[in-house]
Amino acid sequence: MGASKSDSFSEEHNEIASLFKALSHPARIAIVDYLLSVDTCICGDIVNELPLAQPTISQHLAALKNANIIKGTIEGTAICYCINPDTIDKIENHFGMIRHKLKNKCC
Amino acid sequence: MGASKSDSFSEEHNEIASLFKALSHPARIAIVDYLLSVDTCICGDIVNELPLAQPTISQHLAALKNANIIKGTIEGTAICYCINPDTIDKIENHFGMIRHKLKNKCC
DNA sequence: TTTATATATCGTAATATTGCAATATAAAAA
DNA sequence: TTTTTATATTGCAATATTACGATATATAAA
Repeated sequence: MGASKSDSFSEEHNEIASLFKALSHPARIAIVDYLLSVDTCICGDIVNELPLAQPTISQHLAALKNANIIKGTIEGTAICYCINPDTIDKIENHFGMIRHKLKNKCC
Repeated sequence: MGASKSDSFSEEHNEIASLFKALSHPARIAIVDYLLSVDTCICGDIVNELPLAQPTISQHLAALKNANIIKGTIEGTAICYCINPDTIDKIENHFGMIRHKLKNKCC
């Protein structure tokens, strides 16, 4: 054993956990933060911005893209990454649900 | 190499990534969901609720407690776990920041 | 005190993640 | 076509996570 027993949990629980997993590394948080800080949807100078090698950044970008947290569009040789607001909405809605359920509770 | 280069990232990025990491497993999402669904802050029958062995649940609870997502108070031999609203706030605020920065953008 | 109940910790096997050098791919520029 | 530039993929070593049986701990009940 050692693998996550995903099959034992609901589709919804697995899906929201995947979203959080995509955001569970400081490099990926830094990438999201960087994408939010540039006004033009500037491409892969994320590599120059972060202290990680190009293949590592590429891996992290793939993880974020795979979770639909960012989108990439091809512009010549470069790729233009930006945040996918729909996925941010999805996560926010989850917390809205939590907040709502918390209202009828104490501790 | 293989370890996460936490030292290379800001305190804030590491902190928010840790919060997401604590929520990055379906069992832990299920635990949070369960704690939200019971009205009394009922203790460790989470073990009966989820398809995982008691030590595994205990480990997941420790991860959530360590991230301050849940709090546990001792009640006799049992321990009463519940959500820590302050940490939910912290995560929500992070998304508030993202939402705010997204407003001045397109893609 | 002895026994039962609830939770935590230890040890360890299976698996997943992280990071990077080397290399591949693919479009743009020369 | 050749070269340059931007990004992705492969392969692999280091490390982290997940899961659980066995065991420890600690309070409650008998």
